[in-house]
Amino acid sequence: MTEHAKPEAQALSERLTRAEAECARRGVRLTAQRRDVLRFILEAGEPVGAYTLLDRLKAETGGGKPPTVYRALDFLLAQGLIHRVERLNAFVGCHDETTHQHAAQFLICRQCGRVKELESAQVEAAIVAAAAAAGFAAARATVEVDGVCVTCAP
Amino acid sequence: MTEHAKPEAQALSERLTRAEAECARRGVRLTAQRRDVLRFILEAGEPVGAYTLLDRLKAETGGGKPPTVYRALDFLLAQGLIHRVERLNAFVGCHDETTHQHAAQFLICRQCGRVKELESAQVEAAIVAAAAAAGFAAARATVEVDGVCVTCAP
DNA sequence: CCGAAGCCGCTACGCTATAACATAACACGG
DNA sequence: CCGTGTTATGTTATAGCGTAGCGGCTTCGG
Repeated sequence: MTEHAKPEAQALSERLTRAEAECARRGVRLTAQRRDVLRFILEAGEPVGAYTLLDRLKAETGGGKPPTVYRALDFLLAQGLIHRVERLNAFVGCHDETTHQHAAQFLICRQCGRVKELESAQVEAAIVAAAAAAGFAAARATVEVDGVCVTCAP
Repeated sequence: MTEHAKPEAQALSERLTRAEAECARRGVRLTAQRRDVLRFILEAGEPVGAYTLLDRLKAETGGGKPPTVYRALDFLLAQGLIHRVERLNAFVGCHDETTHQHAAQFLICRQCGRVKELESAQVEAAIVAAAAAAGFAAARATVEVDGVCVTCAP
């Protein structure tokens, strides 16, 4: 195996390193446990439920109870390192680790179940504008689109 | 009390009547149970959880188990008579009973908890366009915005 | 060193949702 | 009318998701 034989693993450790750097820059602690949970999520490459993460944690470190995972998830969400997919009660890595709290936009294929993160500035602008028109100060918005992806299309 | 003394009650029964008419037009059955659940949701005027609805149903009709409520909710969702607020695991009446399946857009105030339904064509258009650009055929989109409403703003 | 703040472990519980199977009501053609 | 397929409901049990609350430990700044 060359160093290029595992592009995914490389991307993974790169992302973990970036996350660490970001946390250091912000003065918050990406502890071993939080880092583990983040790694599980990134490794999965798809939305993962909290209890699946808990199983991984138990398998790897022996310990862990529901609050363990949820606390790590809360931290990662607050740092914008992951997103929550409400429709699935599941969590995915965020593509842009450096933007503390950007809007989450997901395309969820109803056939293959794959989830793709979108980052449309137009969508975000439209939402903020519409909210403002209704006298509402938008902080965070989540967009989840149900449909069929190009791979599954007939 | 005049007939104008209860504008909410009037609006309520009007909306129920409209819902009945729509179901009749579509050839689907708004049974007593489904109608009850819809009525409870409209009466509440805010997002209601499934088990709260179940309690109401028990109080009013005596019977009811979780599946009873969830089946009614599935029906009402499929008919576009209600929306699900994913963030809250709760259900609200839809403002536009006649459009079978339009995008759901909500503004959720983090202070008072009130939920306001938005119907911005711009937002919907932006989402559909962004999805299409990613090779995704959007069917239904849900937008949930966290923020502060004009009433709670300082 | 010490106090405050943040992090972790644990027990226990509550809320949300569905699987699976049985029964009853209805719709419609024969 | 009567059978037959379909749709709606009842019922039990269980899976899955999330949090409250307490106590102990580490870390860090003073």
